[in-house]
Amino acid sequence: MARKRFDDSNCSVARALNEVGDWWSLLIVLHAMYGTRRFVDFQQQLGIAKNILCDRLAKLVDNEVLRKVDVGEHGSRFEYRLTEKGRDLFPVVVALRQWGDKWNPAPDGQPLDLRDRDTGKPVQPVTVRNAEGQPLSIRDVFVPDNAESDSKTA
Amino acid sequence: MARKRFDDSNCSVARALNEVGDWWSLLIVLHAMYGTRRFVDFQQQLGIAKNILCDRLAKLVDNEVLRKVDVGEHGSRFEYRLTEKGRDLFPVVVALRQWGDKWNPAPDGQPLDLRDRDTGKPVQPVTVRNAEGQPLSIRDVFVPDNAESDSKTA
DNA sequence: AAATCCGGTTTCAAAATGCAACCCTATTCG
DNA sequence: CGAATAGGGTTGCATTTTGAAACCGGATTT
Repeated sequence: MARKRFDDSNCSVARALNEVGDWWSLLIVLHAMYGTRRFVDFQQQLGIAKNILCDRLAKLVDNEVLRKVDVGEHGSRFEYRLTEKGRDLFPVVVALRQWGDKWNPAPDGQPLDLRDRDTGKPVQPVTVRNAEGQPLSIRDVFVPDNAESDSKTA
Repeated sequence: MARKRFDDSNCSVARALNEVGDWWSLLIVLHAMYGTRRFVDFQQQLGIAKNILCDRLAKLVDNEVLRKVDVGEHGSRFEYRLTEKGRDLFPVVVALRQWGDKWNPAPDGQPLDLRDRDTGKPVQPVTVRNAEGQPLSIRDVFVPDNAESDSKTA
């Protein structure tokens, strides 16, 4: 038996990982965010096997992270585009990327340089913030008792 | 051949996924954030096979996300504690959790209720922000040309 | 002294993965 | 027009991973 599933788990992290938690899905979403839309382009940029890419794209479409759009004027040419649900993974991807840049900097040392289109200035590190907008570390937060049952379950 | 690796990739998301991108690692980190420290507790809470748990804990320790602390007054009792690197995954985990809550709400509908220890108020949704602190969507940002080579590579 | 807990390791069947080869439908090239 | 090529897959097969359960050895409990 391989690969456990968490579809029915009452932990939302587990359910989220079920959709984008394997080795490829989040990288596909990342590349989609950078503009990739075509099967061949994903395949070449990621160096992923075609059957696996097929499978992942289908699952992402099933989970409504991507939408498969027929752009063939005559029939068989497709694009995979992010849905709103997919675009909503933006903070997750950026947070993960910043974490990777901070703790495992690239050999050639190019951290993520993501900038505000309006001001041209780099974005801030993604953080958890309280109602007033102040950054919080894990030590600054707690889970109320009545939600505890949820928090501890896989 | 199974499971591709990205240790040497110059994409920081790929490198990050290499450390916490499998089905279990991020869930282990999540539970560690909620206070779990012992082998048996992880095992029971996650319902993970012992050999896999062993392997994942060892890898997380190797990657310095966790620290294995000998708490046996007489020898063989251990705790796995988050390092700073591990705690730094906090925004990633919270962002993922909020995404899961938003797009795949639990059947019994209990979203993450994480609160500021000082004020008792719920934390904000995690977002990417510009230098002024305004939330940005993916359409509001761009990657400067000289960083493009990095952004497109798996 | 026996039972139990903790933290593992070993064994083995059932998936998941990667590669290469093949397929069918356009479209492009000569 | 016919042949070659590109896009988007599917199929087979060998290699890995995974999960369940059995086993293990040192502490601790009873």
